[in-house]
Amino acid sequence: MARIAGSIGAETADRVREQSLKLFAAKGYAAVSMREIAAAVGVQAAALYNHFPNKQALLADLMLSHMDGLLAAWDSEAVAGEAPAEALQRLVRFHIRYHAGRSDAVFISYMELRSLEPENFMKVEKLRQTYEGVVQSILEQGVEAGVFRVEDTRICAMAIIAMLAGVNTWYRQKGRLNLSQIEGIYTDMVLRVAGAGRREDLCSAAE
Amino acid sequence: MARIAGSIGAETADRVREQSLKLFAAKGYAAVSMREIAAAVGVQAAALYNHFPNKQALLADLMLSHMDGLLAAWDSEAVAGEAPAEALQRLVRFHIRYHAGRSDAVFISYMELRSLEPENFMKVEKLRQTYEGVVQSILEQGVEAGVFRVEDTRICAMAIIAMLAGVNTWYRQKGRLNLSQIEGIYTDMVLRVAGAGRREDLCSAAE
DNA sequence: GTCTATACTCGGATAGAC
DNA sequence: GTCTATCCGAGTATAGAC
Repeated sequence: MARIAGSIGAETADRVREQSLKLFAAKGYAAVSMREIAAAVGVQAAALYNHFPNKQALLADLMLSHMDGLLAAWDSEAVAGEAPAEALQRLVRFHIRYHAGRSDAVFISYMELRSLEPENFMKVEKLRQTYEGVVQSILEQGVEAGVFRVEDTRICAMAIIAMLAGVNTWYRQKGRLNLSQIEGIYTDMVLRVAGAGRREDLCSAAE
Repeated sequence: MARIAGSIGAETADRVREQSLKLFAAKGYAAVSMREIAAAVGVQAAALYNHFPNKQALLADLMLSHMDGLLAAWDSEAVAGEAPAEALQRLVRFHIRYHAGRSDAVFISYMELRSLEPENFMKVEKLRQTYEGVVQSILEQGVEAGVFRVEDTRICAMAIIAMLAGVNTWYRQKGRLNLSQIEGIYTDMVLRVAGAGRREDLCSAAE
């Protein structure tokens, strides 16, 4: 049970990821100093450089591993050949559920793109567009199948992702609504944006 | 036509607002230095302090005057007693049109809340909630009148604002779509989220 | 791997001349 | 109102001991 000093519990690199994720999400990348991250981890600032070459690489690591994880998780969640309405619903529920325990990473990936240097930006942007493409392609399939009515699938995909990302600006675990309620509300809203859903869900009020 | 040196064209204070708005929107408040703003304006950094007591006050000024302007503009745009569906449509068109020439300010007001010190945050947050309340109250009126179907007006209001704010992340003047096209697409999407609209708009695909 | 110490740069902000 | 010069703290990052 004896441990080498400095390696108690999680590996330091992981604790650095964990703490910097929190801090970047709360204050923004540029507003967080390496000293601050180090203090949160419980080491000196210089020790961070044993694990990451610099601050920028730390941000890039966080964003890339988040996007990788998101896409990998969706890959194993997606059901090939599923009807578009179900696929969209599955995606929204997946997205909200997946990001529930990762709100900081989602927030950063959405907000800190501009803090990335060109090289890292391109890498992350490619993954981000892949995810956007997942949404867009579901919308396209729905339009082709005649079950969605979407004027512009690309814009609609971005609007949906923006809507979902916005949850982070107000969601708190002890808030008025629990996660499954939020999940339900957003599923409905997204289906509406896509012009799908049972008639009575969408139109009874207007009749 | 002779002018005192340093007062050519717009007042310096306004030029400072203008340039810092651009820079804050592009790079984030924390990532922009006073020297950078000064260089963009064409003065020395120290000169900025003739117009604003410090960097934080500059940000607060930008955000407060934006929110004030937004609310004032909506006040003179809103039509008392208008039907909820028309009011919501008017709001979306107003919002998109208003923010078209002010995308930087909208972006900052949405993204830099966390950069405000507590005192300034409260002031801005109050105005922000007022605007959120405008959307929410239109939704509530629509629900009461039976023309909207919204599960949770507060969340729906936030989702709508997030959707509209998201436009800034991709809208470019020379992009694929012009502003009136975007306006139309978003008006439709927002009406759908609110569960409103003519039946054929919402439901023909599902019939 | 982590520490202390430090190099070096850049940040916000101020003083005082013009 | 703007300038030059400067203060001082904080930033990232490195060197070298342990």
